[in-house]
Parts: sequence; C-alpha cells; structure tokens
Amino acid sequence: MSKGTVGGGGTTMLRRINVASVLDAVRRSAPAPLRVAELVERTGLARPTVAQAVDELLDAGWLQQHGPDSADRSLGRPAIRVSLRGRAAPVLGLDVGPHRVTVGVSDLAGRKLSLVRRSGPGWTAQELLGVISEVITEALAEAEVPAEDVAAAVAASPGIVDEHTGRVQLVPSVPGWSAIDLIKHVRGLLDCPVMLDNDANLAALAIAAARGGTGTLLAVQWGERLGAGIVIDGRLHRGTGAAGEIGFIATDTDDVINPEDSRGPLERAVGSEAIAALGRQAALDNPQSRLAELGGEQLDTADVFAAAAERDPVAQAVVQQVARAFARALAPAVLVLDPTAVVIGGGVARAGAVLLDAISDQLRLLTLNHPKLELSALAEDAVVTGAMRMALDEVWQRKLPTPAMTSTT
Amino acid sequence: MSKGTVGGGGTTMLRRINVASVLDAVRRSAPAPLRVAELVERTGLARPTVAQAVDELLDAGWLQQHGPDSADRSLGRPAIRVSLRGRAAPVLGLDVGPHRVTVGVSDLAGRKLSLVRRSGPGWTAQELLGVISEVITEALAEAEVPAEDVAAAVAASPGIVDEHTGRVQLVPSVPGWSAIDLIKHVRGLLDCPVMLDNDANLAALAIAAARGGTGTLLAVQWGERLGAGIVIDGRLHRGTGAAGEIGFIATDTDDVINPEDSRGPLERAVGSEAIAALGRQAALDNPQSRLAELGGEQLDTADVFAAAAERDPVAQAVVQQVARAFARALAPAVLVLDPTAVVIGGGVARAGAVLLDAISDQLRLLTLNHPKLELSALAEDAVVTGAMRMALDEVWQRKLPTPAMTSTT
DNA sequence: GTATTTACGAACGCTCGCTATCTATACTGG
DNA sequence: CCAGTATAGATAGCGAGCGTTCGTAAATAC
Repeated sequence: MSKGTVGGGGTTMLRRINVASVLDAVRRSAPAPLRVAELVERTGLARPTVAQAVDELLDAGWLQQHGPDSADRSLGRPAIRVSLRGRAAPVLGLDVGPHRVTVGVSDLAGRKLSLVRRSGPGWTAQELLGVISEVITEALAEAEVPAEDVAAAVAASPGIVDEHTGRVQLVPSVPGWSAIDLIKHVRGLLDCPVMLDNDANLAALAIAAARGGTGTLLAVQWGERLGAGIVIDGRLHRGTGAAGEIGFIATDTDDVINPEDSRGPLERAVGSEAIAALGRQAALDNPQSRLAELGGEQLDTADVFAAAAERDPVAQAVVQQVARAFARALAPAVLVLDPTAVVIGGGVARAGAVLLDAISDQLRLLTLNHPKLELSALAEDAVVTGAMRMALDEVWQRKLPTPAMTSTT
Repeated sequence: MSKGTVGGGGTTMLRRINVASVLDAVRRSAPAPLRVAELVERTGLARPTVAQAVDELLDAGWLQQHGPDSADRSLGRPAIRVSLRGRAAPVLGLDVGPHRVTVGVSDLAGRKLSLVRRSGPGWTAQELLGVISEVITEALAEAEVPAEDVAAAVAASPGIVDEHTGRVQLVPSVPGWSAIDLIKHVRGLLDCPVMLDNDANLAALAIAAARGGTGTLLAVQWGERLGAGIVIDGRLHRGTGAAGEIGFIATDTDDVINPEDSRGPLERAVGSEAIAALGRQAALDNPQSRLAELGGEQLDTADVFAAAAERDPVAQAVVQQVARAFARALAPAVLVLDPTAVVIGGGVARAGAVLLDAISDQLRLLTLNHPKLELSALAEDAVVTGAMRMALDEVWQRKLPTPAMTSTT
C-alpha cells in the first residue's frame, strides 16, 4: 500500500493486466474505432484473449460496439469494431476566477461534451459558491450527464496549491475565498474524487496534451499575474508545490519579495497592468504619437500592442522594454530546464507576433539551445481543458493497473 | 518495440513479473539479507511462488544464500536468508578529466568494489586513451572482476552530451579529444552497453541517490566551470540535452554568450578562476589585509575563503560579491524548479560554510520556498559514483520487466 | 526428553492464456 | 444464381503458473 512494492500476483492479476492492455490500446487510437484484429496486432495478445477482454469491457460499459462501417467495404466477413464509450466515466473541469466561472464536461476519450461560461462583476465568496453550483448543473445538463456519473473533477485555483490538503497560499483575488470550501462544495455536489491545482499548471497540462508526445514544456500564463506550468514527458512538475512561480523572479531594478504583496517583481514589471502603465507614461511623454492617439485617457495593454503592430516607435520601445525584462527573467529558467518549447498564454498573449518576436530576439541572445517559442492556441479555455485533462488522467490511472511497462523484448 | 504498447502476455510473463518482484524486494533492502517469510510479506505473493522465484534467482546467480545468522537466534527452525549476489553483474564508472582519470567498479547492490584514480599533467588525447585502459584494468583487477563480467559502463564527460549519439559540444579541455573515440575505446575493452553523460548530471545522480527518496534536486558543480544536474524523483532531467547549464546565465553586468568562448557569463563572474582574480585585485587594493598576507603573489581561490573564514573584511566583501552574483543567477531557476534541495559540489564547495551562508542569505531574499542548501558530502568522487549509479540503473531497468506498477489496491 | 515454534517442501486444484480448428458472413466471378 | 475465397468470430484442448493445504525438518524452552 504505502510501500512501493512492485505489484504481482496470481492469474487474476494477469487477467487484469491484459484487459487493461486492451483498454489502453483502444484509448490510444481514440476516437477511431478499432477492429479486434487490430487490437490483436497492437497488444501482441492472442485473439481469444483479446475477444474475452473486449467482452468483459463491453459488459462493464467501458467499450461500445459499432456496426460494420459501410464506408469501409472490404472482402470477407465484416469486423465488429469497438471504441471507448465515453459516457462510462465523464469528468468535470472547473475554472474559478473572481469574475468568471467556467465548467467543462468531457468524456473518457477527451471529447468535450459541454462548456459553460458565466461572467459577472466581482461576486462575494458566498455568491460565488452559488454560481458554481448553477454552472455545474447547467454544464452537466447540456452534456446529458447525471451528476452521480461523474468519475473525477478538478478545480483550478490561482495561487500556490498544496495538492493534498487543498490549502492555498497567496491568493487574495476574492475576499473571504477559501479553496478548501470550494473543494467541500464540489464534493457535496458530485460525490467523486475532487482535486485542486494551480491554474498555470492546468493550462500547461492542456497545452502539453494538445502538442502531444514527449519533451519538456514551459507554459507561461501572462496576464495581470505571471505563472508558469512545467510538463515533462506528460507529467506535471510540481517541485515542492510552488514550481513555475516566475512572477517572483527579480528584475534588474526590483528584487523585493514581500509576503504582504501577492505580486512579485516580474509581475510588477511586465504584468498587464504594468504594461498599460508604461504605455500611459509613454503616451504622456509623446502626446503626438500613434500610441497616445489610439489609447487616449483610458490607454489599455491592448492599445500598446496595437500601436506597436502599426510600427509606432513609441509603442515599439515599450514592447522592447517589456520583452527585454521578460526574456532576462526567463532566460535562466530556460537554461536550467532546457525545454522543448515555451508557450505563452493568458491575456497578454493576445498581443501576438509583435511581442513574441521581440521576446524571441532577446531570448536568443541569452540561451544556448533555443526552444520553440509559441503562443497558446487554446486561448482562454486552456485552464478548463487542463482541468478536464487532469481529471481524465486520474480516472485512467485508477483504471489501468500498469501505467507503464517498458517492453524489454 | 517502438510503440509504447502496454505489455501483456501469458503466464510466462506473469512468472517473470513475479520473479522480478522478488528480486526487486531483495534489492530494496540491500545490503541486508532477507528471509523468505519477509519476502512473502513484502511481495504479497504466496510462499511457494516466492520459493520458486528464489530458487530460480539462485540458479541464475542473482542471489546468494546465507547461512543462518548466529546472532539472530530466535525460536524455531532457522530461516534461509538470501541477499543480492553483487558479483552477478558488476558495473563500471569512468570519470575522464584533462588531468585526472578515475574508474570505479561497483556491484549490483551499490557496494563499491574498487576505486582507482590517476593524475597526471595534461595528457594528449592519444595518451589519455592509453591511461584509461590501464586504469580500467587496474580497477577491475582490484575488484577481482573479469572484464567480460561487466554488465554496463558509463563514462562522464564535461560539456553537453547527446545521450544517444555520444556527440559532445563545447568541450575544448583536451585538444583533439572526442567522446566518440572514448566510447569506442571502452566498448573495445568491455563488450557491454557503454553510455556517456555529462559530469554534472552524473554527480547529481550520485548526490540524489545518497540523499535517497523522492523530490527535486538541483546539484551544482562549481569549479572553474559551472554546471548543474537536475534529478526529479530519482530520474535525471535532461531537457533537450542541455539542461542545467547554469554557467551561461547572464549576470547584471555580463550577458554575452559567444560560441567561440566555451565559458558563459556566470562562469566568468564566479568561476574559481574569477574568484581568485577578484581576490588578487582586492589584495592589491588592500595590501595590509589578512587576505593579502595569506595569499601573497599566488593568491588562490582557497585563500579567499580562508581569509573570509578568519573574518577578514576584505575577503568577506569578495565572498559577498560572489555569493550575491551566484544567488541572483540561481534564484530564477529555484523559483521555476522549486527544488527540495540545492546541493553544491565541485572545487569551490571546499569553501564551506563561509560561502554557503552568504549564498543562503542572498537566496532567501529572492525566492518563495527556500530549498535546503547543502554542500555535497561526496566531494570529488561524486562523478564516478554517479556514473556507477547510472550504469546500475541501466542494468536494473533491463532486468526488471516492470519498473513501476502503481498498486491501486 | 518432550513440547513448542518456526520454516521448508510437496501435492492438489484453480484460473488463465495460447494454439488449433471450426463456423459464420460477405464479396467476387463465372 | 451459385460456388469460391477471404476475413472474422467462436470453441475445445493443452500447458503454465499461482494459491491453498498438509506434512516434515530443525532449532529452542521447559
């Protein structure tokens, strides 16, 4: 149990291994249905073994049977084809922010069944719990999934999350907010394993899953706050629990980490609010620039990047400054991690190529191996998608007795 | 093979799993011998199964049988006790530097059988190969291990190593030196899998193994050059292949990465040579300081730390400067990785508490979770030890069909 | 010297997967 | 319209391995 003994056992264990092997093979090719013959080939098992496993999985509701595909007309008796029955164990992802609640429901194969978003003006903690209930029931209804069927749920929370206790540090976004209450609340609604994780971590998981395969991913969430998730070969790297907190990296002029202030030096320097402030100052200093024209009094972060895209030198200088500070802060992390790719998401990512190119140029000077630098394709859905992904991983890990078996042959 | 299909198979596979399970249980308790009853308890298998597996492993030479321990006199018939027969598959570690060659031989249980070091004044590449042959044969003789018995060998090389091709970048220590030749040479001597890896990586592996257990370790090798190895839950993190190259982190005053210069900014700032240079300059500026007294003309890195330990303010200022630069460079990496511990090894680590405390103070200001900061206990043997460790891991991974089986029960 | 405790060893029954064979189904070609 | 063929599914026999149970050996305690 607690000891990490290598499992072993009798023939029933063997049976379970083989059933899991078949199930895993089906999962890997999802959503494409598979013929039994293909399963035989992929698992290396004998046909009767596979057939028996398929029967068992059909009975248990994990697989569903397809009729012969009329499009694929080949010689001989048509094969029955099976695929994952996603409804067997749907999962739920939850992204709670101070102004927005998003809930997604996904089936086992990773197909999105529903996605419900609700925005509002700063709820209180009490109101927020009510909104969460509503959105969850709405999402479940849209997906046509009864609440008791949900096999796992993951909630995203900003701040540093202890994955076991659910305790959260450094998150004063909503007054009176407690992630522990959130967990309790959701547990009351769903009666299934409910987990909590950092939003940057979950976004990273989603992006890594979208990119597929192996390698090291550093996924930066760049908005008012700055965080990053690290995914190594599909697994999240948590460190002691606070890995990826790049917002607290010191800049050349600011290295103060204050427990009272939830923001770190880099966030103060290049967070979206800081970018807007830099833009406003630049507009004041250069009243006849395109930047001042575009933004006016209420100059926004987006205005800075828009003006820079129009080649306004004043805005471009601001972008350069931001990119330089960001690259200098990130370079040590890139040197140490040596990631395959660095993906930038969050609100600032909407800036697009203007910012990306500037960062890329700066980063190239400061690193050895230059990772691919990209913008997140998932936009604002990254966090929910990642939450669903993690719930999915949890379900699969519970279901498959052998997660990895390095075939020596 | 190439596909990562979950293994499965017939009863022979089951047998192999159970045998491996028993072997693994013995390995975990090494070097303490185990009674069969204990194996039954730890593996969860039935006694006949364990007995059969033990017989098989004894025949194959993986286990050895102990007589009943006269010290442990308890009631009843004395139990047969078995332990790993280390000589079954000894491994070899090799650390090649420009001025020193070290070879270690270890048995399966991790016991060091022999360790042979040879130093010399800058050999040529050709001479070096000859020296390597001599030291290897000497180490094998001392360990009483025939060359053909060696099950795996790992060689350490400075620079960035591609773990598959064995190609090495950025290592001009020995003119005409090629790690590919090294691999070929060792393969010619040993006829077993020969692998190559970065010396900082291997040192990290050794330190992680010595500390034991899980967590994230950042092991810094600090000498003339600066490198680090990252070990996460016992596995080395390589990134694209150049992970841990902290020597190239920019400092506040220097951010030039030049392909011609094998040293990076941080190495130029706080490498042992740079520390000595700072010390010499400080001594010149303050001729009547303890530092100037101690070091004289040929002032060394060690002199700086010695003077600082004697509370010479001039030397202390130099140490402060070095610690500050190092901490500022490392802080972003610590924030991103959030390691359980940071261990410093290499020549500069001999400075001891003077440097460590200074770094700790600086790092505390710049990070959120403060990892344990320690000096490597392994001193100069870290790299060879790590090489043996990696060879050991390779052998075990080949032997055990199921490396990790998350017991769901 | 006997009783007790502990561990080893062997026989039996059970489950499981693999090989081989037979049956079912649909397309092809005369 | 009917045989031929190719593919897939179903079934029996065999072998291998594990687990349970019982008997036996070896040491200590009284």
